[in-house]
Amino acid sequence: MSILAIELSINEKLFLRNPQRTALGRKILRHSVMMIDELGIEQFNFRRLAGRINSTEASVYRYFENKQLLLVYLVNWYWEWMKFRIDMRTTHIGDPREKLKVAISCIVDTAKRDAKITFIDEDVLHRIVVAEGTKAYHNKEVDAQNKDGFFISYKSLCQKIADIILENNPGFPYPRALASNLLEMANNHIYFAEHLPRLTEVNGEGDVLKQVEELLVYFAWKMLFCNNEGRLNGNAGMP
Amino acid sequence: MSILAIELSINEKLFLRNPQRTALGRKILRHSVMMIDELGIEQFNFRRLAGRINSTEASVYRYFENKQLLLVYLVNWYWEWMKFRIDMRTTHIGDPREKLKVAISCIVDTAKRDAKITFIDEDVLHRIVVAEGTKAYHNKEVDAQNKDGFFISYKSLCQKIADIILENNPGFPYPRALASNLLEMANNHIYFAEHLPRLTEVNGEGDVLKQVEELLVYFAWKMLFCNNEGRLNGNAGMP
DNA sequence: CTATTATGATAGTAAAGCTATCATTTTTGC
DNA sequence: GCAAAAATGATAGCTTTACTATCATAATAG
Repeated sequence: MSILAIELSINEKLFLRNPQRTALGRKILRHSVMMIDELGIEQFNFRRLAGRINSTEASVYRYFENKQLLLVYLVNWYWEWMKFRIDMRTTHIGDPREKLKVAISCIVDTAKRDAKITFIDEDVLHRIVVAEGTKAYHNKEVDAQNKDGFFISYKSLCQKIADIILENNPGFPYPRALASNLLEMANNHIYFAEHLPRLTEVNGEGDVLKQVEELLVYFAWKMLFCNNEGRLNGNAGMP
Repeated sequence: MSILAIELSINEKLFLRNPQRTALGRKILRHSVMMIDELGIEQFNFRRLAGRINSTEASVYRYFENKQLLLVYLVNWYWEWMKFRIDMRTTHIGDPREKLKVAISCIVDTAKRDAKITFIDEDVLHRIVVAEGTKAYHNKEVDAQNKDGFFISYKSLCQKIADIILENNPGFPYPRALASNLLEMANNHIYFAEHLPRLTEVNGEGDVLKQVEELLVYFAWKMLFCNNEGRLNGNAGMP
């Protein structure tokens, strides 16, 4: 297996010219990640990016239609990378509970790719996903973009986690909701801990990622390995 | 108690001129809600809004600095309205479990205010919060805005729900995280059911709000009224 | 009924978000 | 190694957005 085999495959409709294949394309990816992290997606634009990489606006527009689609591209990259890591680290594990534990650790953490072949800083991309990720699908084009398969990566990532959830508790009625919730929760609580600390118990001063991982495991365990007293005292919420 | 007593108080730094106090201000609120719902926050702008209400861009700018702050204003309005409804419907309830049930119902639902005195359509505002709400705090100004108290309403809403959670289970270690998660989850799953149905078990065809309410109650009950088998088989996630 | 305040009308500026054209490199296929 | 094709750079321009300023008029409050 060559090292190129782990090149992440991204929906081709997201770009006009494949940015992974050319030096300028990789420069665009690399620096757009850094600039979106610095400026936020609203302040970021192709003119500034072109200036930074000593290229021109027109050249950037030859790769991506606009910054919104570039963001979707980057977020897809992140989802694909997470899927890949979960696969790598869980396929050899038999115990479903351990598998879920490892998956949750992948959700929160961002192992780096081989620095020699990567042109995106995964840690910085992770910060973007935490801060801007949901903007990828919170817009008026979501239905059209969904039809074009822009969110297949997210959905199959979610499905992968849902499958592990079902291995742990085959009767659990909300595997996909729990999976998507774990994914969203991870980003939210990292963000809250830093910016809106009263919305979480995760403490921004300590090791945030470790605490978020503990939080997710606590929630998932409660949901899945639980003899629910609630069923007895009042049937509310127990279908 | 006069009917004016339930006028919702919104942070004064969010506007230049109080839009609740003038006919034009109320027109701005009313129609911006409708237009943001129709166009999304990205396509919405003050020029279009001014055209729609037969006023001018300059006049709108006399009320709000920009559309981002207008969005924060509207979202604050929604949070304040939800807080008010939770108070109204839970203060007289003794049973904590029933209290939580009612709070969850308030989180998902959007009872209308008296049509005579309201100038915002709460159902439409609810759709905005579902689709655009998190953009109110996902931006580079979040820390500065948080210092100015723009998110006090959200935080105190979250605290109110966390208090009800603690009434139900005083030893629960993550009351604020669960509270914020219930709030975020409600919006997410309403949105997913409509646009990205593979991310949830909530079925977009049926009564979405009822299903989301059931989902939240199921999750909350599991978290709070649970004898956790997980503590015994493997200590993962049980601090 | 005048003094203040709110609105309208109009204009203008800087930046964002593109698109087009053509010259110049760089790459590819033979 | 060379011709054809493709990618990039340089430049220009256009439309829209996001504001700000000014002044006249309308509404209102004391």
